[in-house]
Amino acid sequence: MAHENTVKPTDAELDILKILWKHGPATVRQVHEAFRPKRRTGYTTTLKQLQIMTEKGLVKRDEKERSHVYAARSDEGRTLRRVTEDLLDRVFDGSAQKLVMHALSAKHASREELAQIRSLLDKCEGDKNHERD
Amino acid sequence: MAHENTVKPTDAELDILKILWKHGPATVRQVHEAFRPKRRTGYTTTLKQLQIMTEKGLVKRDEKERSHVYAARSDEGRTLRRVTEDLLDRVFDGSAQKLVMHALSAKHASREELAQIRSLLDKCEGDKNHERD
DNA sequence: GGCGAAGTACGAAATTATTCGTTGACTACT
DNA sequence: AGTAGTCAACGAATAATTTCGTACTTCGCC
Repeated sequence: MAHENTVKPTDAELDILKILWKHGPATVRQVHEAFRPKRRTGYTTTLKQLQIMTEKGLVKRDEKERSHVYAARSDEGRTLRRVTEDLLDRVFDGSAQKLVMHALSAKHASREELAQIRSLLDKCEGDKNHERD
Repeated sequence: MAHENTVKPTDAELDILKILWKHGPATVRQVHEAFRPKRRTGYTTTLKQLQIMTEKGLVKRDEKERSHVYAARSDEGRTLRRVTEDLLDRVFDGSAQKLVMHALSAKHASREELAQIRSLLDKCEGDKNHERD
């Protein structure tokens, strides 16, 4: 059930997804340990969170072992894109330029990052050139 | 009271702030009318929202007239920067490059926008050149 | 077989955000 | 003075999210 592709993860859910993306499939305990530094919540909180996320279709659960193993079900790239898209629409009236502007003013990127962003732009323009009709 | 500079506005609050930034100081009725298209909530909802925002320090209230006039208290640029910064830290580990990447993939910018982003980058590099020590 | 450690399930409290109903005050017009 | 309209205040219902306590199960070990 539940359409993992249309659900927008909450803050806590996103934290967990990030752990799963980085770490790969993990038990509740492993996720919870990875949480330690950031949150100081109890074990059952993490468990419950993962159970809810399973219902929502955000993660899938392997119950073969006694300690269930959870894995992100949503693709990282697509999910982050959706989160970004949400901010874009909700805050910046859909203008990528405004968002980029504020992103750069919020965190001053290094020279290397700026260069990488430039090549992203090159790639975008390249794509545009293919859009001839 | 309340430190308007550290409070992160909620979704509904941001909607209202956007109206106030665009429109300038406004009465509850005016804000509510501006809302119409987007939300179909009652008048008192908007009123309550503005009252809460006053407590939080997000807006200030002029009570001289019977119809109180509300104005954004937080600077638009700074607030949007903070919202962006939050996403940046919470989701993209502080990497502006990642955010820009996903922003561009979420919404394909027009050629003009891409050009404008380029000149933003130029400006950033220019600033970097001033950072010599 | 009994015990403790580690696990899941589940309900419910606590928190936060959003929405609305009602009341009482002031205004304008008759 | 009476009435209809507009408004602020306030408390409370609703909803969504996050957190935790408790009960029951399973495993390994003595």
